[in-house]
Order: sequence, then structure tokens, then C-alpha cells
Amino acid sequence: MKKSRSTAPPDPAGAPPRAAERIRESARELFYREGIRAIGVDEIVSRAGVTKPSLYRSFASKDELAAAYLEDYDAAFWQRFDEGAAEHPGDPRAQLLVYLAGLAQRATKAGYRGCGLTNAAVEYPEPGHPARKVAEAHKRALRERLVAMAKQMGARDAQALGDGLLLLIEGTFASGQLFGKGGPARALVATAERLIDASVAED
Amino acid sequence: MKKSRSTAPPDPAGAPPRAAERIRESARELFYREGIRAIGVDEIVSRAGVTKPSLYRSFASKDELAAAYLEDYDAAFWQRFDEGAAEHPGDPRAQLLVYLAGLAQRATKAGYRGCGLTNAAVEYPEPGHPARKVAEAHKRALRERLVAMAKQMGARDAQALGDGLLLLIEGTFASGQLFGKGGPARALVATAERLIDASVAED
DNA sequence: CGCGGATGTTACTGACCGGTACGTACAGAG
DNA sequence: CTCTGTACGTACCGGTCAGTAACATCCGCG
Repeated sequence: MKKSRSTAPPDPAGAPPRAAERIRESARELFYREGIRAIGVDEIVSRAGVTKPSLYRSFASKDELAAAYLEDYDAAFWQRFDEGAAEHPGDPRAQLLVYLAGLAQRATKAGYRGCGLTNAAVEYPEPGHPARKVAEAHKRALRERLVAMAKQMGARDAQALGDGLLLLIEGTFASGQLFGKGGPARALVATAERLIDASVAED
Repeated sequence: MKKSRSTAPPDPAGAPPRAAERIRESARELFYREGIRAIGVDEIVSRAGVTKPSLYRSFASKDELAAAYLEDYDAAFWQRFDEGAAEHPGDPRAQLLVYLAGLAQRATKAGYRGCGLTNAAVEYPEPGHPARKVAEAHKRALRERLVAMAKQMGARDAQALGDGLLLLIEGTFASGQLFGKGGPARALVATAERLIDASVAED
């Protein structure tokens, strides 16, 4: 029974599902759900339906695979962040609140696992680690983006408002996976609104 | 069992530094600094100057040792939280801000590692894990405490203010270890003040 | 057909993991 | 002095980890 033969889908657009791609997919699911340190490479390749040498032909090490997973995560984050913003062109306050509303909804569901990038930084405190470098770069970019939006909103102190919003977002990532359903993340939008309003008001 | 007096240790006072205590100490340092999954039991006992069987005479497993470490961490947290509160009896706003100011200072130093309890929950997403149970119980208690303080402050919606403050605190834990020195945690106190003021104002 | 690149197969390494069977040093009781 | 309980160390277990070597197979292309 060569079942693996029949399970292979007829690749539609000429591009066959490369082994590296399947590995990235299963790494993304398993690393995010269980944590990077908790998942061995054998589990990843077995879920991807490939073998270990295929993994090491595309990735130099497990650490580099973790970094690749985080780069995928980073791209997916910005896509979600921006697609909400597109609904309200020129209105940074509304743009941010759309993202926050979606985040709050996800973070108050059971089984929520927070931000893969933040989680990776928790798992790898060592400064030079490939995974941590990706996570830190992402968070720096997010901070800059939030400060820029705060400035567009007309905040008296854009840095302070941007940082305050970042604290709320990271707090949602963390408490979402600590409390699950009905957690404090349900207060996210109202808290952000209150904070923004108090930060752009006239002196 | 007859009058088993021999079960009690012979010298209750002036007890020598027992192996279990030294293990707890080194577990606390290593687990917090490097992460629980990153540290093997060999490293703990070698740092404690004892041997592995001594560990397993006092703790049923590494997971139980991790839970014990988190219980110590929980006790230390509340001691720090309460000792700041003692400076301002009857003034919950000032009590909270004292704690937040200290937290912000710690979280903006290089090498900050966040909250050991939150980190443990990130490392162990599995619901029934001993370490996770301690972490979740701690966070539930913290949430209740913050909501109670919000009520004392006269917030219109004490649950919302308490949850908002929890988001800020967790966000500080996370972003402190992501950004290190000069991170967004420096905005913590001002943000909290703004949020509290906006939550207790008259309608 | 033959070539070459990508993948699978099998088996292996050395290090490390959490955990344990068993021997030993010492203190108090008789 | 022996008996006994306790606290500790020595040496080891089976399993899992990340990573690799050697070789077989598939498949598209010329």
C-alpha cells in the first residue's frame, strides 16, 4: 500500500509542494501551539510527511528553522495589522481600534497562545539567538509603528502614547493565554480608547 | 504508628542549610534567568552543591520542583507588592503607583527577564501542568486584587479598570524583556495615572 | 535513453535528558 | 559496642535530543 503516493495532491499550478514549504507549515503550527523548545525536529518532519535530512537540506539547524518560523509569523502579523487599517484610510485611531478589537476577540478565546514572537523571546533569553533576533526586530518595528500612529492622532506625547498602547497589546498577548475565555483582554478596546482620548485632549 | 516522635527533625532551631533549601535557591536563580525548559536537573544540583538523588528525595519530579519555584516566586511577588502598599495606608491609588514605579524601574534595565510566573505559563501551555497551575492561580489572585483596588479608587467600572491595569502590568513584564533598557515600560506610570484618572472621573 | 537535482530510507552518533538502584557516612538509643 | 533510621553520594538506566553519513529512488528535461 503506497498510500503516500495517493495522498500526494495533483499540484495545480505547476509548483509542487516543496518539502521545505511543508516543513515551514508544520513548524509554524507546532512551534506556535506547543512552544519551540517543547517540539523536537522529529515531530516536525513526521507531521510534514518528510524526513529529517530534508529539513537539514533547507535549514542549517533547528534554531534557524525557528527563526524562519518567526519570519513567517512576522509577515502574517503585519498583513493582519494592515488589512484592518485599510478599512479606515487616514484615520489612525480607527485603524488601530479595528486591530485591537480583533485581537481582543482572539485573546479571549480558550486555547489562545499569545504572540509567537513574544513567546519565542521568553523561551530564548540569550541575546544572540537567531529566534530572539527576529523577535526583537519585530517588536522594535511595532513600537515605531505605534508611535507614528500616535503622532498622527495628534498626541501631546506620541512616544508615551505609543508605548502605552504597546504595553496594552503585549499585556493582551500574555494575559490572553493565562486567562483564556473571559480574561482581562476584553477590556482592551475600552482601555485603549480611554488612553487615547486622555492623550490627545487639549491641555 | 506509635508515638512516632522520630519523624520530627531533631533540631528545629538552628537547622543547617538542608539540601532541599539549597536546591530551591539554585532552581529559583536558574529557572528564572534561563527558563525552566532550558535548565536540566544536573545543572541545578551541581550549582546547589548536592546530587540528583537529593533533589528527588524532596521533589517528586522536575515539574514539581518547577511548581515549588513558582510558589516561592509568588510569595516574593506579594511581599514586594504589599510592602509598597504599606507606605500609603488607605490610598489604593498611591499604593498601586508605588508598585508600578518600582516595576517600571526594574523592567527598563538591561537583562530584565519579566515575570517568572508568566514566563512559566508561556513555556508550559498544557492545561494541567503543575507549574502552569501555580501561575494561573497567581494571576487570578492578582486580577482580583487589582479589581478590588479599582473599586476602592471609586472607578465607575472597577472590573474594566482592574483589567486595564493588569494589561499594563503584563505588558511591562513582556516588553521589559524584549526591549531592555529604554523600553516602553518607562511609560508605565504615566499611562496608569492617565487611565485611572479617566476611569474615576465624573460622568 | 541518460543526466542531475530533489527527495526518501536507514542507520547511526554523541550528548544530554529525567529518574533510580544501591552503597555509605553519621547520629542517637539500647 | 551494635542496632537503626536518616541523609547523602556513586554509578548507572533507558530514552530522547539535534544532527549526519551513505545510499536509493523519483522525476523532469534534453
